[in-house]
Amino acid sequence: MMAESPLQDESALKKGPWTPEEDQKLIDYIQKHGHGSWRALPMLAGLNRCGKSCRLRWTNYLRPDIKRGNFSEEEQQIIIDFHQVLGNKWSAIAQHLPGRTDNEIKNFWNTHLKKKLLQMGIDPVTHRPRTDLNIITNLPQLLAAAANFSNLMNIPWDNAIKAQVDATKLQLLHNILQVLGNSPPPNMEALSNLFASRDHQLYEYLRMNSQLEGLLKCGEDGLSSQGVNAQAQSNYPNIDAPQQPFSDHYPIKDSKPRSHNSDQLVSSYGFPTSNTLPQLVSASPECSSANTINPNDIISNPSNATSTTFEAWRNLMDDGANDNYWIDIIE
DNA sequence: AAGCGGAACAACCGCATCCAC
DNA sequence: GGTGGATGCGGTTGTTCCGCT
Repeated sequence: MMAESPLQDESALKKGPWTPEEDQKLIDYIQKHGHGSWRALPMLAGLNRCGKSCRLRWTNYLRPDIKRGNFSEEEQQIIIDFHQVLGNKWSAIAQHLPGRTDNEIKNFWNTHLKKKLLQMGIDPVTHRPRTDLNIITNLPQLLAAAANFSNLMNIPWDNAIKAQVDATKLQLLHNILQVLGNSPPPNMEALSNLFASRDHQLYEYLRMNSQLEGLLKCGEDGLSSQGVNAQAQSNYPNIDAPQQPFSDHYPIKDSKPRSHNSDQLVSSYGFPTSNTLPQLVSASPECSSANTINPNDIISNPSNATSTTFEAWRNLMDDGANDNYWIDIIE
């Protein structure tokens, strides 16, 4: 590729922060003549900068229609929603935020929104509940943490729920279920240790998910296995249940085998991976790119972008009524 | 008050893409 | 269709600011 060949000695060109004098020169020139050729502009404007530097300074800072100040909640939501569809296409996202530059949005994403999503247990790359490939090798630790969680549940439910059921714990349980359904055979010793304990609430929670049901059939450990209460199952909080399935909007390439009778995914254990849970997703951009999404579908109607895991989770976190979910499950 | 570390943001760099010739 | 210049874009770096010890 061609580098921007300088009209003058490149080493003599100034770099670094712009001075107010330089800014004024650039503003004055563009107001009088327009920017024209960026390459020729510095010499014409009397600036000892490269054209690229001038362009960036103008588009990211000096342009009169630049909007300054904090991002509003609405703007933040727009960024998140479009990022989910467009990925790191900052300029494309910026088109939906008048007055905001791609650079500003990119910086805001990297310094604020990314952390915000991570804290909520959302993978900022995939916009799905965070999973970590290390989770498989760390299963014993994960289960130990889960056991600890279930011990917490032995205190009165209403208090326990309000105090303890937060995104982290949801994520913990969610990760377990994903591991059970998608990974190679889990550490059965750790599982049996967990279930041999008196942590029946956690056990029941897990058992209500069909993945564990299948697992228990595979590795019968002598624990009593009561019939699944259908009503309780229907009350199970579908932490990945958009109003419309994500894949309905955006077909997702999937190499997993499917059952003959339906589109229901079949796990490596031969039992259905619960349709209440998303597939295990990698945090890597490479894997996320396997999702085939047509941005046009959503650009025309950004609200569609919220029919997603993120929204389901956000609603779960935000809605105080969700405590009832947990009370229902546990009771 | 000084030092330190992290957060925030402006600016740079290199590659990709567009477009005129 | 090939070539080279101009511009756009996204990742990364460097600097400044600010809060904490």
